[in-house]
Amino acid sequence: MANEDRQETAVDRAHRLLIERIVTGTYPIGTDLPGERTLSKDLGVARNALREALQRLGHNGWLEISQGRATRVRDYLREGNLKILVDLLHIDHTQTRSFVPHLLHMWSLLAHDYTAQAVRNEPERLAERLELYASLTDNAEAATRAMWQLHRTLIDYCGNVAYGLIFNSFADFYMRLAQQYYQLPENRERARAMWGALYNAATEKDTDRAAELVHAYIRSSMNYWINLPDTTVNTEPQLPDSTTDEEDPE
Amino acid sequence: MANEDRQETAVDRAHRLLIERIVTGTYPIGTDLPGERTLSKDLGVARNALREALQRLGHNGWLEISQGRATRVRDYLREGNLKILVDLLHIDHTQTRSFVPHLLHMWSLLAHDYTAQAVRNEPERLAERLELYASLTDNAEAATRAMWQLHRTLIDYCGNVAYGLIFNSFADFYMRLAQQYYQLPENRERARAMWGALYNAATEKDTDRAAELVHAYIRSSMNYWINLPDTTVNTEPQLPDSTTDEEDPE
DNA sequence: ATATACATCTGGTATGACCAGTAAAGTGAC
DNA sequence: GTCACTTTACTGGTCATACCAGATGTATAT
Repeated sequence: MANEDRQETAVDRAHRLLIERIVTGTYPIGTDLPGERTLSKDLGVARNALREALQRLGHNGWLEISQGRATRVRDYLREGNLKILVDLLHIDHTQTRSFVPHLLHMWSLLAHDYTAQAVRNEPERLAERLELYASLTDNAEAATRAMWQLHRTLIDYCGNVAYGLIFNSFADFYMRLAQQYYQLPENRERARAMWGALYNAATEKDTDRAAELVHAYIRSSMNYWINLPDTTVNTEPQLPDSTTDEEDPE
Repeated sequence: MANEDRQETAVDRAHRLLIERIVTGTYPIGTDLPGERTLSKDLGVARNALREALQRLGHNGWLEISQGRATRVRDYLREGNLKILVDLLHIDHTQTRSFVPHLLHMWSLLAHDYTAQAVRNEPERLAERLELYASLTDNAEAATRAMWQLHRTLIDYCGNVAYGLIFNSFADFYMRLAQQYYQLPENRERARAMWGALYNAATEKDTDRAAELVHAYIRSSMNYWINLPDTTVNTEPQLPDSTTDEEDPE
């Protein structure tokens, strides 16, 4: 969500290091962190900056902070919120990959719903938008952005803000995955096929078929990740994060 | 579920005030916040404490913070993540209530899925658990906690951590709503009926029926909130026609 | 008119002193 | 000994201040 291009700030550094140390077991779940004065020296930042990082972590369920007691590492995967997962994905740890099928599974459910509602609410505007997708440049980046824009549009038209907020949480993660996924021409071809079919469904106002199309597409993409050999996911830089629309692909 | 009892700290205060001022229009979306030195005096906290609050807000998509430039209020409902919504609900603003149907709708979808998976994975343990629900005390708090525990269990057995993290995000919010919802004996009665039916479905390993039961229960509870007298229960989402980003020159 | 340098905004970092809870160590009375 | 109280030494919470660093507008020199 934030711009990753900037130089890493001291706060970011402390934030990253703390998560890494928690995940890798230096500070296991349930144990106490060192005191802030010690920890700040250890991480090479001022106590001030450390505290700003601690506040971010504490606010999102990584840590249990209270005056007088030592700061404790929480059972984040059980007690934390969704931001935990996003923070984890940013670190790009090994277990990241194991989340992918789960996330795609959940996404397929949500997408089914917001697609149906979007087609019900705004079939014409949606079709109008999809018309542009026929003339897209055939490369990974264009496909990635286009698919992102499509879901962004569907969510806008569906009217349930919660979907957008969840979707945004995974923005960076999606960009990473999709960038890799659409390297394969066959995957781009399947995307185009889906767009075409979705266009037809939208023009015919067939909400159920549209929803099923998007749902099936996401589900089928799961296979790519499940069958992937154990190489690390491409962590190369993503597109600039702007979530703004009006990115009409030329 | 969280500790709200503690005295409000300076950082919490700044955090709360900033959100309030943002949602009430003192600092509208797209505008710049006052400088940290000014703002800290204004909020009655040290710049240091203010920055800790700003970091929490920035990290979750409320603000766009970067060195050299003024801190800007982001279009949080469009660009923020799920934590935004949770922060909003904590303030308990008017629009909070309008989110309820949307959230329940989404919840019903997810619950349908994790219930099915839970019954598929652990029908016996689930049934065993549900057996205890027959002898529950008949009051709001017991029902609230029991229903929470049920979903917690279902999510544990389903094996998709993402569900748990999303669920946790809304823990406090759920507690507030459920506590009110289960004040009505008829609502508690419906809960018990659901538990009984779910127990039967679990013992018979009927995943589809179990999933449908939980789904239907949540969906029906939406009516309570929609028909509630009070103000803004306007469930119909009004999208602000976001063809262009807001650009309000004054 | 253009380009450079500067002044001055903004946030980012570091330091040290002090306040405020918590809990364990110490100390007294019984 | 055991219990209760006090002290002490932690922990995080707050504040003030000086300074660093990036961004930007504005003078100034060419």
